[in-house]
Amino acid sequence: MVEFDPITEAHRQWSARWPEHADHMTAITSVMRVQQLLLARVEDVLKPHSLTFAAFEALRLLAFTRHGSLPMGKMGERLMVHPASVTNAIRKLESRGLVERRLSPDDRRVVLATITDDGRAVVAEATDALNQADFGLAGLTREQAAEVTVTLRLLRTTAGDA
Amino acid sequence: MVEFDPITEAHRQWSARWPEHADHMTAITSVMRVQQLLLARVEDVLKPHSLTFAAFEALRLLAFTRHGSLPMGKMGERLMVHPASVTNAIRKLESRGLVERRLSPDDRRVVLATITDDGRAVVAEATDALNQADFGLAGLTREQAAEVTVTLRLLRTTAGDA
DNA sequence: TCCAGGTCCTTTAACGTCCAAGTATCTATA
DNA sequence: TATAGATACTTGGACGTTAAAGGACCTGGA
Repeated sequence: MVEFDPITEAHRQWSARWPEHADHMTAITSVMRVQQLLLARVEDVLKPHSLTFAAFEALRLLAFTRHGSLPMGKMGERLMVHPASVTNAIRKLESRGLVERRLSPDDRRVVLATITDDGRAVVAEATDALNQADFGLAGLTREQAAEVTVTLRLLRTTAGDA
Repeated sequence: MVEFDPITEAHRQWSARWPEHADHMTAITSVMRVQQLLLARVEDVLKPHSLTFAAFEALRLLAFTRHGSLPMGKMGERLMVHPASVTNAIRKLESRGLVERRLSPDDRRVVLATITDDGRAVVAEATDALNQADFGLAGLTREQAAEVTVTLRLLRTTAGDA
């Protein structure tokens, strides 16, 4: 099946020149490539629901909360993205009526994003679709998926997460 | 050190509702997050050299070739990105004099990107910097880095790579 | 009371990625 | 030889991300 794997080739090139760094280089390249592939897969599943993965995550997060509402800043923390990304995502969702924005009565600097009934319906369908597709990882057993998470947690902590 | 890990929390939320899909969801989320972290690390190292990771990869690829030159299309294959991304990357490198573009004498549809002496100098320095920083993975042994690659290769093939 | 400093969010600007459409060029076939 | 179909690349648009700067709003100490 595999005729030529660019990542394997890159490792070969690197090994010939800087053998002691080839493994680290290849690990990075693998992460980048896997992310690219999986994002494409997930977005394919989401496309019929007119959601990007970023939009899905924002909606999913709100639906998980007790009152379907969260301050923008909190969303950024939970989604681990820049505040500007939250603004961007919520603006689009709001324009589609899937989310509403209002100022917090307690602190008027704070913007509360609240999922609407339409938003709940959309995210429920999208969630089912992703679950059915196993998030694009239908080829993996639960154990294998869990192993990926464990391996990457080592990488996350090494790279400064949490 | 770890007070609250959004990925662990997301897994908890998912497990409470769709336990049979939580591991796959978490694997995806982990990949996305790790990519984000590592890209940021690598770009920090590259910033003093005024290169993005995409620009570095393009330059590095050209420097590896026999004549320092490759058709745009081939670059897209090797870098595993869309042709438009190659156009984009090469345009910026060309404007900085790190790469030159010329039409192939054999097939005038083909654009050959060629690294310049300046380009070679820049990529050599950037490569040293990345190697010294172990690509942002200084905390990992070579064995651990290799393990990441192996685990992700399973994921790549599952997701349709190669 | 008042103001300096911190916090919350938005805006703007760079960058990267992809898709879809358009142009130029080659190639195989009628 | 002419032409329809493939290929190679670029362009323009949509989307995501971050950094930096600005406006509005708290808050605590003088």
